Amino acid sequence: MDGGEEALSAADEVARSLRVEIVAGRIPPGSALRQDELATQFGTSRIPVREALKALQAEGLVSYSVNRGAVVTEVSPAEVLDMLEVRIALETHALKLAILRMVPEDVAEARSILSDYDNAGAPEEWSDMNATFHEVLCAPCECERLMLLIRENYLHVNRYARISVSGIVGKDQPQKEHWRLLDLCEKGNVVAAVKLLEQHIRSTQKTLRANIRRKAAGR
Amino acid sequence: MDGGEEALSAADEVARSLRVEIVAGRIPPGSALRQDELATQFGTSRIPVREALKALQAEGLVSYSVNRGAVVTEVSPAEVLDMLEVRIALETHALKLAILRMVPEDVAEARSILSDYDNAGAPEEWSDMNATFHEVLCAPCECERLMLLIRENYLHVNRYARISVSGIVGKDQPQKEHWRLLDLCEKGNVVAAVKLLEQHIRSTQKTLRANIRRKAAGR
DNA sequence: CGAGCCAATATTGTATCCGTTACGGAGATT
DNA sequence: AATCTCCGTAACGGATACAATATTGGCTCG
Repeated sequence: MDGGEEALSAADEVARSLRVEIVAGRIPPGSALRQDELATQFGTSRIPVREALKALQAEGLVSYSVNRGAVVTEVSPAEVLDMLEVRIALETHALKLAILRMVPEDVAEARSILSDYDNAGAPEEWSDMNATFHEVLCAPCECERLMLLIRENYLHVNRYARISVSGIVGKDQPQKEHWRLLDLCEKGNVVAAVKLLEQHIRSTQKTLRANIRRKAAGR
Repeated sequence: MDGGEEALSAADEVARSLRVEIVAGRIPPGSALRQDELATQFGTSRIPVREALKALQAEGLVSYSVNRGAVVTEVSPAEVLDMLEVRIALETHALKLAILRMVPEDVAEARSILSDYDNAGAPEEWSDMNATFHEVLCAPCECERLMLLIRENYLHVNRYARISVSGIVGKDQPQKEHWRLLDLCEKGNVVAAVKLLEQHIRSTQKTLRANIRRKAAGR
């Protein structure tokens, strides 16, 4: 048996492809997803396309109206703020557990990511690196369910914030906090680490909130 | 525009129905969901059924193998423990926010639920009441996303634990903790309330863990 | 000239049909 | 007698076909 060959249905293929496009923002929120169009595009009939759309609906990526088809869901700024609240809940708890189980190798891995981060160029990469760092830091919690939700959370937040946040928060301040956070983890200072992590996420939240205000006023 | 009449497609209807049946445990984990069978049962063709199954797959209620159809997902005891960990993460954070925003009416509502709980009879109702109480307590957090995840969490945990936990933990001890928790919330003692809530959920976790051990040994 | 109505069209939702794949049992072989 | 093979059946994935619903453009009427 070979490594990872998995037979996947056309519907799964379509769903996977669309998911990537939507999360990447290449299919912008509000776009109508025409079944016929997608079907010809993927070289299938509409049946697998419809199944894919249903799956994406369950994932919250598209919204479905009967007889009017699927539309890429709009993510409101308020919802993103909520999502960041969820992130605080998930990550602080995961971190609490993770620190107790963290071994030097985990710290080393996180450190290496931060180093790459230091030398990183394009802002588009920042959000990926950020996600990776937070994931590595939380991973030792050994709670697969928590990690799943954390990953999902990043996906959804990034969908909105890919430009809005990363480009505005900047890199230096978050990065400083990352190093400090890693330090606290290494020292096993759970309380301080959790506190810093919450502040860290809250600062993203604050920036976003300010950004929303500015947009509301400016336009 | 009237209250809540929504036209829903056959696929949605099937999905809704199956979801209820699965969560209620009437379709036990491991069951194969035959498309033909469901189609005749719902009086439709297989197409809507397949779309429904895809949606349920995305929700994690069924698992799909290509050319072998859908099976109701088995929830392992370890996963339930993980889910309870997630519950701790979500609820403690929600409670922190909720207490700050709680008004007397919220407390009154929670109190009334607990009173019903006191007089409640059948163990099957306990888990619903428990869920309702926790929901009411967290609701003032005003974070719809958090509440959504909390509800989802109860759904999934109950799917496994509907017999395993409620019947074994009993009612008296959790109920005592509920009253005490509500008291702390009313007093605005965030730290103590959060601590108690975590202990409260951990005791469920512990009971479940013991139950698992017993089963593993006994059989 | 604008608003409202109706028909033509586009798009969705569902049913039926066909090819393909997995499972199970009967028969042959060692 | 046990195992392997082959074939029949049942279930699934997908495509085409058709019915129902929404949308759009043109037309009429005020």
